[in-house]
Amino acid sequence: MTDIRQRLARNVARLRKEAGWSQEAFADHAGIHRTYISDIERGARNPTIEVVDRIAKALRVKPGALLD
Amino acid sequence: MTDIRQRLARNVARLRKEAGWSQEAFADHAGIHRTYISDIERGARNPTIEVVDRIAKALRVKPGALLD
DNA sequence: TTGTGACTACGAGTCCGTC
DNA sequence: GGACGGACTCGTAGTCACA
Repeated sequence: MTDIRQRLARNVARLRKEAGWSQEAFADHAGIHRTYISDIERGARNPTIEVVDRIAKALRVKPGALLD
Repeated sequence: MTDIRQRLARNVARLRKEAGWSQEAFADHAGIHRTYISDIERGARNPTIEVVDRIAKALRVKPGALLD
């Protein structure tokens, strides 16, 4: 149910850290608000695929890689 | 921008047909409204990841496979 | 540097139809 | 069977102040 959110949360947090970004620096880079990234990394939001796509582009991965 | 919608649209339509479902039968099976499936297959909507997850489960594929 | 509650505007998601 | 429209509810997008 919400486990898709948790998978997204873990993948974003992991890949962001691997790339050496803080949440704030990454948020700027992705063109998304800082607190929104925070919410996503906690699984507190149910974002749309367009938001996932923007995050994926900022992380240079395929959008599907964030959900699996 | 909307190409993520088009990728989802094509993948859902293709996999649904391969499974031999009509839009309506598939919508019932996935627990989503029939008009919403129609909209998604036309790239007219920007669904949330929870909807993508429900569609993926109904198609027995990974959610990521619908976005790539 | 990140978490969290609260807020408004707008779009996700549902349901009624018709073609 | 599927595209498309109108109308509706409620949740998401996006932001802020503060912890």
